[in-house]
Amino acid sequence: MPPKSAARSGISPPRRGTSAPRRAATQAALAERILTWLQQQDLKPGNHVPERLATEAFHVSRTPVRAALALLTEQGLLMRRDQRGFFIADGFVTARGTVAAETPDSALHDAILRDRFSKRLDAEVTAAHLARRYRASRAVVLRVLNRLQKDGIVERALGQRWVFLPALDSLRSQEDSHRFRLILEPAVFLQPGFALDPKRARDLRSALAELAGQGARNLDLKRALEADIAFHEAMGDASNNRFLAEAIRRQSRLRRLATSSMQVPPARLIESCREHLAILEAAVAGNLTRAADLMRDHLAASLRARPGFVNRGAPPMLRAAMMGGAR
Amino acid sequence: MPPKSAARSGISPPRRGTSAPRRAATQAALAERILTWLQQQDLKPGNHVPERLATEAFHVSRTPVRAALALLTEQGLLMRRDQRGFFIADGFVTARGTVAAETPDSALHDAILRDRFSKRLDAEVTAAHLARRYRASRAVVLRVLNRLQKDGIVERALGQRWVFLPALDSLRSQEDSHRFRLILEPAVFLQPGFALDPKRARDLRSALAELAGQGARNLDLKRALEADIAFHEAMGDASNNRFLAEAIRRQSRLRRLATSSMQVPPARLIESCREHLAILEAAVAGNLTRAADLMRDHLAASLRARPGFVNRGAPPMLRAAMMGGAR
DNA sequence: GATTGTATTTTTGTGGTATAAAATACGTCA
DNA sequence: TGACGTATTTTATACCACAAAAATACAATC
Repeated sequence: MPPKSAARSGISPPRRGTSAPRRAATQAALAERILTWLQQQDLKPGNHVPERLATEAFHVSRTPVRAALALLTEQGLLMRRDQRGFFIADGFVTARGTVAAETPDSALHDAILRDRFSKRLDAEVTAAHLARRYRASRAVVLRVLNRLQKDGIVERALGQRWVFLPALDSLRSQEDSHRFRLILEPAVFLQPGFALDPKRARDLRSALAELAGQGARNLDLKRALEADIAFHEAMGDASNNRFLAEAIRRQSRLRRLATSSMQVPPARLIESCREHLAILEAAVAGNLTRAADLMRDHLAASLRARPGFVNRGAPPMLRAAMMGGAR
Repeated sequence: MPPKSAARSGISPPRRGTSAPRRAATQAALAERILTWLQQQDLKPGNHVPERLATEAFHVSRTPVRAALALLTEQGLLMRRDQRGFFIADGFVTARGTVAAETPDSALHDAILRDRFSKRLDAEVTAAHLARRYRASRAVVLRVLNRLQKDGIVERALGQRWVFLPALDSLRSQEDSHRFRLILEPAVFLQPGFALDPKRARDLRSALAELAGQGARNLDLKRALEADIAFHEAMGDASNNRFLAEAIRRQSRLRRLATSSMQVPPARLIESCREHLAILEAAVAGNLTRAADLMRDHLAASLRARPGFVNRGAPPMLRAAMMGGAR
């Protein structure tokens, strides 16, 4: 069969159709970032939201900012008054969750990850192969591959192949990840210039306290993971060392992607929240060496909580050194 | 001035001219990788180099491998016998240095880094701005930007801007980098499954010994840095933890780019080589805790060797904890 | 005087096609 | 049988024109 000539001689009428969702996607992305940015400030209904502040915060011009604010207005989070601009609406405080819609990009992104984690995709693929399999255009496939590359999920090989790096899809990789964090995160508190943003610490504390107070039964796993990640990233940011913060953030991204294949018992998650609170308290009180010790214990406990691969291959002496005094 | 119409109405005759160097560049890149790969093996003149081995090692088909091997043949490093394939030539053992030619991409890459390190480029640029400034095509600029993004030098902002991340271009960043490595690298030896490739250890040892024996006067700075990086990357790879190895590799890339702005006294480099040798010896002997201690001392010494920003902002107590017992 | 609303310019992204590069298939020789 | 040499098919890239998005300039309003 000659698919070449058939495909190439195809006329191109659906031209407007393909580009429309992309615009919506970029606007929604900015809208979402603006929303979380607004929520981090203490704003009340009726407060003015000048465009200029958003343009400066995100380094974009007024045009996309206005589009994003209009989008938030449509959702009832902001309100618009003629010649006055945008204002916080009543529905703002209760707003929770995402604004972003499902885009072709994110759909393909998720589908690829899902199929890869369940081993339906080989470790080596070509862009053309993915485009055929998911009936997506080459442009979309390449965008998604580039995004995955940025997150450290895939890497471009020399030829036409893209290879999946071992992400957190195997027990081995999860163990590696834990041991890596066990090296990094306790050190955060011992960096010169460690400083925790007070507002951020307060927000973290309330979110963690709420989760810790819940029963193991009706725990929202997704929210628990996000709180977990937010905590660890905040500690990284407080370290005053951009490489440390970035390394922790990279791990967070991987962990977020691997949720589906991770099986953490809810009871452990609750316990984890309590440990986070204790670490936070020590850090806020300026007791940094204690915070580091608690963090080490916390990560070691999480490592131990995964059945079946604790202590794998580690001679006893070295293991004790790794765990840093955890019993 | 209306640069728009002038630029856009430009005719486009040099069509073949622009793509030709690119082919040569990709071939040369593969040729260079194959060369270093061959040099890591113990090969003697006359030995056969089957194409299949290279295709398997680099995951590319025979077509580019053959082109690359032909390139190496042109340079006298291999020789070709009809119907028999490629063989190691006499000139192979003495070959040193690179095969890759200067490409438009690498020229732009270097120019951008140079201008950025010397603050002639702002932290925020647009692709169009770069294309005008360096009189390069958009495609080249975008390729270079993508490469810089992969190396963690720039990042794409929301709008049309690319922002330079703080690389090793400031004392502050260099200190961050050192403190980060001070966390990571001593831990390498304490990972379960730490294993150093014997051949690689031998090569490292001989290279380091040669450098350490030289006088501070006639030291090849470029080679010294490469040996330094090779040593640290080898330790990372031996850690048996891919995240740890990757983090170290990321730091190496940044260090390599920042050579121009780094001012390390040659005497310190020599000393550094001796320290590398001691660490290597301890690691090979299986004395891993000692290797970790030596690595900590080594990095702390390097941190101290930079005048003007040691101990900056670190309260004495914490600093002592950081240095891990270094006096 | 600063901020919003609107129009204009600049820059970026997309789709189509020719061409280069890589992968593959197949025949040939040691 | 396994390696090389050659031809063919498949895949990726360069380039162009045009549409979309962002940046910018300017007028109007509080």
